[in-house]
Amino acid sequence: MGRGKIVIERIDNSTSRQVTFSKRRKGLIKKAKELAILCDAQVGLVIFSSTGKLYEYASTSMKSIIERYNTCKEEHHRQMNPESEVKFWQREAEILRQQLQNLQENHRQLMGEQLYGLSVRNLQDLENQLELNLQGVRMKKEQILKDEIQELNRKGNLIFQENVELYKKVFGTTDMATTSRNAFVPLSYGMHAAGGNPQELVQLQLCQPEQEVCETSDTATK
Amino acid sequence: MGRGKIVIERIDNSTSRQVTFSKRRKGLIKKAKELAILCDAQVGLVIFSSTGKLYEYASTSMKSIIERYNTCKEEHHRQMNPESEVKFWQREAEILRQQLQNLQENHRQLMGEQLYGLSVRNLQDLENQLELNLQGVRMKKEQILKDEIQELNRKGNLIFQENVELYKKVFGTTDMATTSRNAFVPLSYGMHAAGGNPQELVQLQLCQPEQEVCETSDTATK
DNA sequence: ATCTATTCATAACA
DNA sequence: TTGTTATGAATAGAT
Repeated sequence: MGRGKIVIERIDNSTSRQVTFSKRRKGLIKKAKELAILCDAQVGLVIFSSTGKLYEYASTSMKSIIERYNTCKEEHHRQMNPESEVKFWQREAEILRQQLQNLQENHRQLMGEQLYGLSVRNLQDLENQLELNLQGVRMKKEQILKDEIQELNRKGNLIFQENVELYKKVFGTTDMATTSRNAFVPLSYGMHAAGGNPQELVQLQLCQPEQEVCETSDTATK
Repeated sequence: MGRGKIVIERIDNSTSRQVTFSKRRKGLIKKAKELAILCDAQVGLVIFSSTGKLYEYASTSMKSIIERYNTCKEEHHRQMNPESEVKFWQREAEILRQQLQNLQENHRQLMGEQLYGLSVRNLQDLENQLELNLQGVRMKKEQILKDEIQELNRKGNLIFQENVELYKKVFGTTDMATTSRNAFVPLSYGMHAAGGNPQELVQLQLCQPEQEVCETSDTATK
């Protein structure tokens, strides 16, 4: 990935070596960061230049990473012993216990409790999560309300049509003057075309943008 | 450097995250090796996957690298001359200033606007204002939906009653067998008592707790 | 440091 | 998991 291919061996020229070190060190640390973020991994990187200068990157804290590393290594050592199986399962239990604790803490935080000591980043993630949950609940609610209105419209129309038929039988005419004040006109969520009542057309227009307003607000909240 | 550009943030899909982890881990370790060889550097790399598995690379031995790292850090601590304290606090102030800027930017993003020159306090006030606006919009929407359903119920009931009267005139009886399949029964948001249909009672119970859920989420989001 | 021509790493797909 | 391929990234060498 340069003007020419290179073989991976020590660069003899001191200047070139320094330049390459600067460039590749930067790239390496960038990639270490990306790995930690993309894959939710804990990464520790220590680099000593040939001149002895220290460069480092740690996704959490170098101290915690080194400690975890040492713990892992000790465990690995003991795996060779005849007694190691007990230790292994003790360790396994400890990990599971830890995961359980994390999950419990997470749950409490989702419930809006135990928010002390959370970083802005953590709170931001929590807020986003809750926002998503909220969205799911709202979508479910919208669906139920829409279905309900549609059902009401359906029933209303059926009865209205029956009504018309009955009028014909009673008065032998299609004149609906007496009952038209109660004409059943589907509103915004209805599936059937709306009637000619101006007042209801206004309602129709008032209602339709609602969902957009809601979604716009949701977006702005994020 | 793939079929598409990606943003560096945690990969939600677990499978994708695992695949990416494998590939990038391999790439990262390769580059660490190359840096060590090309530039004659001492490199230590520790990676814990999100599942807790350890991967490592060390150009010499991890033990020696960690020891050298600790030595370096101790030295750094001991270098605290009376004069260097000024430098220390200057650096500290710089870090805090950076954090402050990040926080401000975060808030701007929250509102989706470029709000240069505003203090944290002002941005906080704006956020609260937005929250209130959002709440108002939501309440307004709820009200409209409820009113709409109520109005549908009212009309439905009027027409149904008219229907009953017309039946009496046509058949001279109150027997509604023919039309009862279309009986107009108010659903969850109706003001009138619900009919005896068990299915609709279930709907009533499904609908009512919703608003509570919604408000609870709202509260937690704040 | 900055600028490209190249090679390299890898995201999406199979 | 493993491999393939189209593309975006990293970077070697030059300036």
